[in-house]
Amino acid sequence: MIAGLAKGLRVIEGFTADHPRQSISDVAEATGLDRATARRCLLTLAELGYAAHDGKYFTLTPRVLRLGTACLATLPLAQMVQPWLDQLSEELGESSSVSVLDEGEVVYVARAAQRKVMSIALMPGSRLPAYCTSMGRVLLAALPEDQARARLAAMALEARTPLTVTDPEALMARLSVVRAQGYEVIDQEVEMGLRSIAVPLLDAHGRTIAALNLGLPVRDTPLEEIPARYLPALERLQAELKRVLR
Amino acid sequence: MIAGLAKGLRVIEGFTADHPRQSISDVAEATGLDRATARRCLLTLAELGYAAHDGKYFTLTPRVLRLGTACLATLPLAQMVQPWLDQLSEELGESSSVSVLDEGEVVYVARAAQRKVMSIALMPGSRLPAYCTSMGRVLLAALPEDQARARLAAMALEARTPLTVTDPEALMARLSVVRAQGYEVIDQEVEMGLRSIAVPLLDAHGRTIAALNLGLPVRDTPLEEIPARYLPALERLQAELKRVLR
DNA sequence: TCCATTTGTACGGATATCGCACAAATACGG
DNA sequence: CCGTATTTGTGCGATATCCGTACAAATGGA
Repeated sequence: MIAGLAKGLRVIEGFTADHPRQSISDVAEATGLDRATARRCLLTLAELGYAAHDGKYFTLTPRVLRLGTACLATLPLAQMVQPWLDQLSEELGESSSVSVLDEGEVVYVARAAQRKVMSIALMPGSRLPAYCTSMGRVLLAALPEDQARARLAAMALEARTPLTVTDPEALMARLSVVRAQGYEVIDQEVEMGLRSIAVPLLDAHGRTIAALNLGLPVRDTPLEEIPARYLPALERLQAELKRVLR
Repeated sequence: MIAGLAKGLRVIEGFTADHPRQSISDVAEATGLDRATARRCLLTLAELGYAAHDGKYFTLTPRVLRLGTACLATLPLAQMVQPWLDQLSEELGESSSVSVLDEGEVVYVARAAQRKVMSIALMPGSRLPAYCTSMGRVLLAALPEDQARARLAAMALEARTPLTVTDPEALMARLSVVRAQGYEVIDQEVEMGLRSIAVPLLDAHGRTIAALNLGLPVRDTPLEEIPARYLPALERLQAELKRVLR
């Protein structure tokens, strides 16, 4: 375990949307590192071109994006599914996305936006909590029960809308249903006015490696008709991709 | 300079689209690090959850994206311009983007896609060479001449299409024109069938901090009519943003 | 203006890291 | 099938690196 690397990465992650510009002391407090250590990390990052400092405050530079995007490109999944996603979106007239699980969050790896229904713009790299999203539920359902429970326990289950399910046991029960039926429908648990339906994407061995979903404005379809109307297209794509995903 | 951090970041950057799965020795060769060092870095990254290894090969995990997106979110620019970009795209019926310069490449920080004209999907974090893109030219033109020349000299000027300008002096001359007229129009230098027009985004002090562009399919508008038709909207947005960008 | 508090920087001691060297495994040709 | 050549994985000592303290500088409040 090479400590300096761990510290540096913690420092980078310490730069969030809320704290884009931080002094050495800010970073030290945010990361729990000693001020002297934080300083060395920041100076190193600056020297390598990952950070810039205007005397007092440090900022990350676009160069940091090389780190993440190298990984996005690394995911053969993203490039592989994009054309299918585009076609699916066009065919159904709704936005579709593919995501993977990272701890308790879903990370969008590919997306074909059809129209704007959400207040926040989702794009590759965006994150949403797993417990209240259709793709998140599908991905959690693919884990062994104890692992799924652990991930739910590790994060704040917040009621984002009046409809959000936040009780851990209720969520676990829901995961059983998802596991059995092979898909999940979410009704306005992330944001009012937005529903979604998701299915897992399986590789050739049948292991869940990602999730595929459609975002559906409430007015488009009555809740109970959603599976009948959209599931066939999703499952068709699921089957096609199952053959090509390694 | 904290060496371990520098090594680790080099290792992460070593994972490209071409080399998504690498053994310890692969990484050692790609980065120029000692095998033992590469091993320590990879094991550390794995322990921290940034990498996964299946016995022999290492892969980056989606967690690495946190680093990049931390930076994207860090750019207040991205969130700030997104609504304007959406509106602009809708109004004109064309894709618009905002990017910043990193070395010799433009990095997309926000984008509103209207239709698919490019073979490659652009998204926040995507990169294109500066010398052959309208935003790249605009951003290079904002640098002192010697710096612009240095950046051109530092990278391979490849003819991506028959129309791509690759002569450094011709490019420098073009930058002068861009500097004088305040915008740039590119005719199929990145990809056949695609034109684009870009203007700089200025902060309140008049410094160029990013570039704004429109991607235009060739059939939409004759080349010579592009400025008259699209420049007013771009410059209006440029002026509006100038007041709000710090 | 002065004091209190916070912030940034230098230095020596301790320790974790580096890269060598060796061992194990694989590949290949005779 | 065996021996050689090449690649890969890992332990260990020397050494360069990093940690935390202590001090200086700057800020802010009274």
